[in-house]
Amino acid sequence: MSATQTPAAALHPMRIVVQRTGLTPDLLRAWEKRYGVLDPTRSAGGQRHYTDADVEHLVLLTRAIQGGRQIGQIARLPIAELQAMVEQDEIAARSTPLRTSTVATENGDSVLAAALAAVDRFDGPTLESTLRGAAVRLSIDEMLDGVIGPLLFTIGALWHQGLLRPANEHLATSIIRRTLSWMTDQASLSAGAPAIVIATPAGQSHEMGAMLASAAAASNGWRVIYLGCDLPAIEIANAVQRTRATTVALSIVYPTDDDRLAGELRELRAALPPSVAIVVGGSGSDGYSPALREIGAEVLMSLGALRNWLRTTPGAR
Amino acid sequence: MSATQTPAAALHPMRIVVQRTGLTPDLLRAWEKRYGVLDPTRSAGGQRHYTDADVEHLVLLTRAIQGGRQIGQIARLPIAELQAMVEQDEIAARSTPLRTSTVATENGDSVLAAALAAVDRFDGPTLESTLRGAAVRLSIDEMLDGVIGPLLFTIGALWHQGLLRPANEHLATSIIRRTLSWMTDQASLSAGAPAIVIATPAGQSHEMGAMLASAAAASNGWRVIYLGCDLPAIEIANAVQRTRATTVALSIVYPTDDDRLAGELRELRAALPPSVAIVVGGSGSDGYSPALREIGAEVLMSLGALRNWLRTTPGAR
DNA sequence: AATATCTTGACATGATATGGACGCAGTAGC
DNA sequence: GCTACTGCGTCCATATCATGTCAAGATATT
Repeated sequence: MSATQTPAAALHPMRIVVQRTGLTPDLLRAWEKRYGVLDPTRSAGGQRHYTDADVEHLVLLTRAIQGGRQIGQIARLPIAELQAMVEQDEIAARSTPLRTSTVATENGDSVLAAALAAVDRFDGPTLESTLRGAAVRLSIDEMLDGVIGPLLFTIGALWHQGLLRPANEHLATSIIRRTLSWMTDQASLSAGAPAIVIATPAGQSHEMGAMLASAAAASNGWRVIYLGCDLPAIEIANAVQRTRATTVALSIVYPTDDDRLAGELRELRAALPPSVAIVVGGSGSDGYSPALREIGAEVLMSLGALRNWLRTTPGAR
Repeated sequence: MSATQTPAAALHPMRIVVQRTGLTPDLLRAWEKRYGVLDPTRSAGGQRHYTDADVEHLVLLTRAIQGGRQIGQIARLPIAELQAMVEQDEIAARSTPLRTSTVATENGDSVLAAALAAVDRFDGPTLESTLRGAAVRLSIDEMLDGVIGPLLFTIGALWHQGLLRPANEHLATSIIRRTLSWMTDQASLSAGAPAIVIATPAGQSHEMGAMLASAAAASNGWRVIYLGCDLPAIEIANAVQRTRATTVALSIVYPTDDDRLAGELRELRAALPPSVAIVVGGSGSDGYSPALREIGAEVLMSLGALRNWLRTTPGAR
């Protein structure tokens, strides 16, 4: 958007990009070589240096692919078009449940279509039973990636375009929230499970990302302490101390330019033992890169990236 | 959908077309080969790439076929003609709700027997496919009067007599619910369709009657906003306002002597514009005659009565 | 020295393509 | 009423494609 004032925009080596996007190094290189995706600057020795914009671009590409596109077809699209296309796709793909024939394909798509239809109809009970039924049949990961995530995306997109009334959106949100917290509860935890505190920092009131993260963390064997949204740093630190959590996960979506947030982040870092890791995700995290770097937070731009992190981090402090 | 024709040229691979049209890859190829339907560009390797327009074209074709056309006859029609034809067909189809074509070989009775057997065997998939298959062959009205209604009645009776386990009843109910909501969806609606809000008032948790009513209303060309069961008057009024519905339909079954219900009814009446009609059905409505009279509700004690009312009431306020 | 990353080439897998056969429903002819 | 024909959706076997992943050896970074 605006020209970044930092003359030397932060450059990231491969490992950071991998961590944030959840893609593999091999894949990144294959895309670059075969389809010309990105052309990162190189160090003197030939190692790739990516920008934040590159990371965003990659996240966008993965969303497009998730929607059924082929990398070969979208690799060279300009960002703006890609962005528009992804949004279009996420609406079009779902708002076409007119089809008849399919009887009962038990994959996530049918659930998704049924759920969206229920949202559209204002049909809370059906939405809830649809989601719960699916949650029993599908794994948590399938559920998050194939149903809840796309559902939230689509609802958000429809709402943005005025194709969905606020009331529909509220109905859906409250039911999805209940379902997610139920799913999180379902994941039983082993005795020595590491604990993670999940919340949304003060000023941030979108809690869906945090709830998705909670379910993902629970399904990966973590003990989740979910604090909800709009939490002051002090409260978060407090919860960490009481629960002896080894990690704090924050979701940042909107607003993307809250001056207080950087302060909150620093305060949180100061109040926590150094051994406690901070991971941050959400589409709004870009806006706070300096502060995030300063406090040593891991930035994870997708659920897949979060899962990787959760799996590769024992969490023992 | 929207006519936003983004110049973005990204093309769709087969799988997206399949997803959005509900056709099979084989069918798509067969149409192309036999009738020259579409001539998608190919990738270097020979794979088909479809445009957005192609997808729309296919959707049109499927609608035409749904309306009884043969693919061989319509394959080469220009889009404009196809569009006009489909609209004509769909109008004609809607104005002829009376069954003519379908042979009565498949009467409701055999379906009913098969469905009951499936319930007894605890065979959910069979029950579902039986009902869906029947729903395709039979008119909605035949389906409601000849299959779903009797099925519910019989299940209720068996359950009352202890001849059916609660689990069977639950299984059947959930599948019937799905089928009904699916049937309601199937009924496509014209632009100026009057809207009807259907729900069960607070305290009433039996929603089957309301779902039956929904399907009936949808098949009679109404736009149905189905709110589910146990809804406070405020919520119902709210939905009416948001959706600009002209009518509210309530189903009252059990309990038959809830003191709060009369209050709810009065509250609903007060919260609605006088132009919004209230119709009430269900075996439990007897118990609340005074309140119903007071609020000027139409009491309709059968699906047939509801249908008549829906047909004779233009719903224009 | 220990990792991390690079390049190249190969490999595995699921999605598609193709031509042809099959089967069912409706229709025409006997 | 029976049979053959026609239209059309579906299925199969096999080949090719698109793309993610892996292996090996070389170089860079810390």
